[in-house]
Amino acid sequence: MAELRQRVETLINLFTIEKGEVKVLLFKKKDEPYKDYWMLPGNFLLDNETIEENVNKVLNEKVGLSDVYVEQIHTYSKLDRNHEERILAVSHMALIDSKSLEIKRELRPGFVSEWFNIDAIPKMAYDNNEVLADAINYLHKRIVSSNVLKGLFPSDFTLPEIQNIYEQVLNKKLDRRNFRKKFITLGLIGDTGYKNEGSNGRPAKLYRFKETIRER
Amino acid sequence: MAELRQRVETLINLFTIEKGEVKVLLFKKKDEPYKDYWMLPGNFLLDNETIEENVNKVLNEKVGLSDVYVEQIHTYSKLDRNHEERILAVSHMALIDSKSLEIKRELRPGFVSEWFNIDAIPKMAYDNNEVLADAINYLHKRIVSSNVLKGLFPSDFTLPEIQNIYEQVLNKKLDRRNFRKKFITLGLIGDTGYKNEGSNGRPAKLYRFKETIRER
DNA sequence: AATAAGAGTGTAAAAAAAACACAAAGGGAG
DNA sequence: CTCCCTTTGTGTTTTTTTTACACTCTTATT
Repeated sequence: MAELRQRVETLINLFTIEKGEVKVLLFKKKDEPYKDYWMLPGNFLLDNETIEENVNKVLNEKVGLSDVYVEQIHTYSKLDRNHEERILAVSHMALIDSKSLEIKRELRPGFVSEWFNIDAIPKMAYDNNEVLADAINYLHKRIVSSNVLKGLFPSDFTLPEIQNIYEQVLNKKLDRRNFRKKFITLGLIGDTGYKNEGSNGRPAKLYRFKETIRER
Repeated sequence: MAELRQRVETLINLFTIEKGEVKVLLFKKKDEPYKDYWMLPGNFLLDNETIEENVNKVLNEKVGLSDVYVEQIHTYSKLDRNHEERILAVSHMALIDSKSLEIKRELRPGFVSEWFNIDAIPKMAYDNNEVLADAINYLHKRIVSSNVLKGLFPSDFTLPEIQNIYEQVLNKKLDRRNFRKKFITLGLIGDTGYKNEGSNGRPAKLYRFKETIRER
């Protein structure tokens, strides 16, 4: 007889920028099946918490982060996506800036995790490769139609840095002048008056997101 | 002690065009609570079916339709969205053309259902008003970035008809010449050579969607 | 002082979107 | 049959947005 109740898990595609590259956080699976395979962080949903609460809990406990920007992407329900029993998965995109990340970096032992460049993803457990591919695709769509990037860049940044991220996510080269023009006339960022010293070449101006965020 | 398993229901926002207006199908609730309130069709998810199978089952059993265009929208999990116990809801947008609808119209007794104009939605049970509002908003987004409209117009149609639908969904007037130009140069539709006789004024040409559909 | 590396900047061409008004086809009334 | 009413069909101009493109400026290094 078919059951009315389901196991439900959340899955989190947590993206950040590290050394100018877009990365996603994966955890190593400790037990069989798929022992030592990489997987997306997540957890089973309890009946006394919302999906959003569960996601925040996971980010807190496994990654040591709070106040992360999160959007729900899709709910997966294929019967064989997990073995043994069917588990629904509610997939999310989460964005965190590298600065906040450094601070909280070494917390939460007991988990083996690693940041992977989004174009060098290993073979993962279950259907996680598919889920992550969908999430990267989702990020792709979101980045052009909204300023979700703020989640990745709360601290000061230079325009070449942010252009580089766009190029990675969109997977194509952009013209520097046109990018600049468009990005600045969006009115989302402001010049801080400071410069990014110490690196090679002419120092870049530092920008910062303005407070108000709104959808486009 | 918190439970690991969840009740999950699907909710379907089924849209169609009737007499040139965008409508959504609601059912009347038969029992308390919210007896006689309107609600979105849907059903509990069993552990031996996928969400997609469940949605198709509902469309079949409650509406008498198969091969409906469906997209998943969002999964809701607020603790109090239902009373008594928390029920997750996976919301969907479904589109059906009025022609297919007529054929299957009188099937499936035992349910009281009605098509409501999308700007005359009654007070509904639970959080269904919110869910439907999100779905209308989703349709709004989808209609501008894709030709999902094909789901609503498989039979022959005139350009004024389809423009009228755009105007309802986008909730603003469009210029006839510009709409025509854009829609035709999209290359999705073809002139049938026939005309829409019998109505008032100059008869409109009948168009038809070409076979291939692709995302934009 | 010369060089190398990368950042900053404006203008012209092309494409897309928006604004705009009148002629054509049919139905109905007289 | 003619006139009138209603609704469809059609092209051009203007504006806005997007794309293409090359040289100068600032700093660090030798």
